[in-house]
Amino acid sequence: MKNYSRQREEIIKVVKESCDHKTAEEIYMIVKAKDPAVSRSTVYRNLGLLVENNIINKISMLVGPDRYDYITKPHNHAICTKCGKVFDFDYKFEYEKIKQIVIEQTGVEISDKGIALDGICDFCRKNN
Amino acid sequence: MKNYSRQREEIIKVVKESCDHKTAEEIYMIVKAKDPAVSRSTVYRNLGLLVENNIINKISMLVGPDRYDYITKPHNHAICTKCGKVFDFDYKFEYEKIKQIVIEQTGVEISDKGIALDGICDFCRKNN
DNA sequence: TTCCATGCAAATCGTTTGCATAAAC
DNA sequence: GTTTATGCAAACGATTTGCATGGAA
Repeated sequence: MKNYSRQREEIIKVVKESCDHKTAEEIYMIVKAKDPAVSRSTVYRNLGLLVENNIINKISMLVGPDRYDYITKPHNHAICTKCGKVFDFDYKFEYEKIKQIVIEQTGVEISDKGIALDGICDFCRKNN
Repeated sequence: MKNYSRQREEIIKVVKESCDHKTAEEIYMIVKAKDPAVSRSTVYRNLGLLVENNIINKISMLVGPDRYDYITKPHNHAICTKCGKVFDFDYKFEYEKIKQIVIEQTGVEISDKGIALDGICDFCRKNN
């Protein structure tokens, strides 16, 4: 991420200000509303860059497109596998202990981006 | 899943017997080796059905295609975001407590399929 | 003999890439 | 002036779908 660009600035702003967890397409539509000339590839390219630079997180979904999340502090996600909504929750996992156990058992050094759990949200449980 | 089919039987067998966590394409290739007439769509259709019926798990990846996992008992995954390998690990999360907290905070009723963590595996840490 | 599952090919979805132009430094 | 980012359109990988046929109950 060497050079500044107006488009990137706006993309960051959209992710930062959205309390839900938007898809690339949603972010594209919002940015496009302000600046009709932006292209989808600019959005995808910048989201990729921002993930690489640990400015935003990418959340991979069991169903549907990936979603993005501005990084403030590590937090956890509860993901509805019906509608795809992502909810934040607070819980103090025994992080250091888990990290230790995982690397011993698997060799994988886990990142501290929080933990994601899948389930069904309130709305989808009721309306289905 | 109403009617039996030879193809589905074989697909289940492949997922069941693979200790790693295969992609749909890998499963397709293995099944195809035994039965050259199977089509890719049959593999995808059956994997979908098997997930719906809680016979196998689908694992969504930060990068690359989804992977599948035969359900024996709940267990956790450590996923390498470089190479895409999925490793199993054992750790007794305080499951009931977490479930309670998540539903209170988010309304999401989480499934008991275990927890997935992202990180970088031993091999990728060394060779990169 | 009525469904359900299959194989095939085409369609779709989400994302990435090549290339010429435009903006940053 | 030299890079780096953009916009566009085409390519791409992974997955889904429509439809005619074959197999299961």
